[in-house]
Amino acid sequence: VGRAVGRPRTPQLNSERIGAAALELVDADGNFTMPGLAQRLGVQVSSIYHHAPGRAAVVELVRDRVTSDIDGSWFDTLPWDQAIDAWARNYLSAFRKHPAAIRLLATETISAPHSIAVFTAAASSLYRAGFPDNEILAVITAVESFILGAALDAVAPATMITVSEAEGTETLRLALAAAPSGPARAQQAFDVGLAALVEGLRTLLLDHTESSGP
Amino acid sequence: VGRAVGRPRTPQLNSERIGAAALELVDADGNFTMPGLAQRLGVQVSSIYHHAPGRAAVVELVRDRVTSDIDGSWFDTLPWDQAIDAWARNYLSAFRKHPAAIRLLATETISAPHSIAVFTAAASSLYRAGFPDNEILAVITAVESFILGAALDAVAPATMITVSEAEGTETLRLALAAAPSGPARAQQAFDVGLAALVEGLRTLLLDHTESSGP
DNA sequence: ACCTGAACACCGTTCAAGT
DNA sequence: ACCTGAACACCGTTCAAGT
Repeated sequence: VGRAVGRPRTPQLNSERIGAAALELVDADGNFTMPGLAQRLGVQVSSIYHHAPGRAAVVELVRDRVTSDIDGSWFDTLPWDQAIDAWARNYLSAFRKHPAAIRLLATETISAPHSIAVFTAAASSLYRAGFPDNEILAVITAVESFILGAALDAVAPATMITVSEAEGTETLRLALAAAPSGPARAQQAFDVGLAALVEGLRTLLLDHTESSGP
Repeated sequence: VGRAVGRPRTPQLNSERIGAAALELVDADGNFTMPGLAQRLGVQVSSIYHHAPGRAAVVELVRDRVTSDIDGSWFDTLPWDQAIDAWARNYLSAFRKHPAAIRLLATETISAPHSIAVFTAAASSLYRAGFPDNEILAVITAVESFILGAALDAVAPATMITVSEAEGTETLRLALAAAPSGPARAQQAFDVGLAALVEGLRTLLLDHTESSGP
C-alpha cells in the first residue's frame, strides 16, 4: 500500500481531538504520555507538536475540557451564598467526573482564562451583597482553594488510618469508627467545610455592613 | 587511585541524607531526578535503591522533612477554634518554607502517618468542644483541604488576570484593582477563608449543642 | 501547513559483580 | 548489607525530509 507521507490533503489532527484523546488516556490510566497519545490518535508523536507546543500545552487542553462544565450563571440568579454553594458543588462534580485528572491539573493554576466569566459573575454578586471591594477576590479565591483541596482529598487513596495502641487515641478511634467510609467520607468533609465556609462568610459580611452603616 | 568498589566499611547513605539532599534539590530546582540526587550525594544512582525502594519513596522522605515542623500541640492548650487557627497557620508556613515542594507533595495523601499525633490531639479537642462524633474527622479534613488548596494557591504563578474590554467586567476590574498584589494576595485569601471557616464551624457547633441540650 | 521517521538527551529501574 | 557500573525500556523534544 505505502504509507502516506508529507502533508495530508485534509488535516487529521486538531486541538480538540488531541485534548479529547489525552483526557481519555488520563481517565483510563491516570496519566498520559506523548507516545501513548500519538498511538491513540493513530499518528506519529512529532505530529502532535504541530498543534500543541509541548506536553504542558496538552495538559492545558485537558484542563479546558474538564473545566468546561463549570459555569457561574448561578451568581446571576441566586443570592450570593446559595450561588457559592451551587458553584462549589458544580466545580467539584466537574472534577469528580475525571478523578484521575485532578492530580494532573491541581499543580498548575486553576484559574484558566475561560473561568474569567465565572470570576466576573461572582465578583458582581459579592459586590452587590456588600462585600468590601478589596475582599471580593479573596473570598472567591478562598472558596476555590477549599474546593481544590477537597477535590484532591476526594481522590486520595482510602486513608486507612490505622491507630496503634498508643495512649490518648481513644477519641480518635471513636471518631474514626463514627465517620462514614468510602466516598461518603470525602463528601461529608466537603459538605461540612462548605457549609461552615459559607456560614462564616455570611457572618463576616454582616460585620462589615453593620460597622459601615446602611 | 582506583575507585572503591564493593561494600564500603561504613555505609555512606541513609534515608536522612537522601531525604535532605532531595529536598535541597526541590528547593533549588522545583523538582529532583534520581541521577541528579545521586550526583549531589556523590554516589551511583543504583546505590539509592538500597535505601529507598524507588523515587516515590524518596518523595515520602521529602514529605516527612517538610511536615516535620507541623505539630498539633495547640489542641492541648488552646480552645479548639484558636487551636485550629494556629494549626492552620503553622501548617501553611511549613509548606511555605519549601514552596516548590508543595506541587510535589500535594498530589499524594497529605495524611502522613506521622501526622496521626496531630489528628489525635485535634480529635480530642473537637470532642471536648462538643462536636458530634461522626463529624470530627470531617471537620479536620475540611480544614486540611482548605490549607492544602491555599498552599497551592500561594505558589501559583502571579495570576495576572487581564480582563478584556468585555461588558459586565466593571466590578471585576474594580475588585482586581482593590485587591493586594504579590504574596499579600494569597495571604489575604488564606486569612479570609480561615476566619470564615472557623467562624462557620463555631456556628455549626452552636447549632449542635443547642439542639441537643446541655 | 502538516505529517513522517529517525535521532537525541534524559529518565527510572534492574541486576550481576564486587567487598 | 551496601556500592559500582552497565544495561534496559521509556520518555519528551527536535528536525530534516516529504507533500
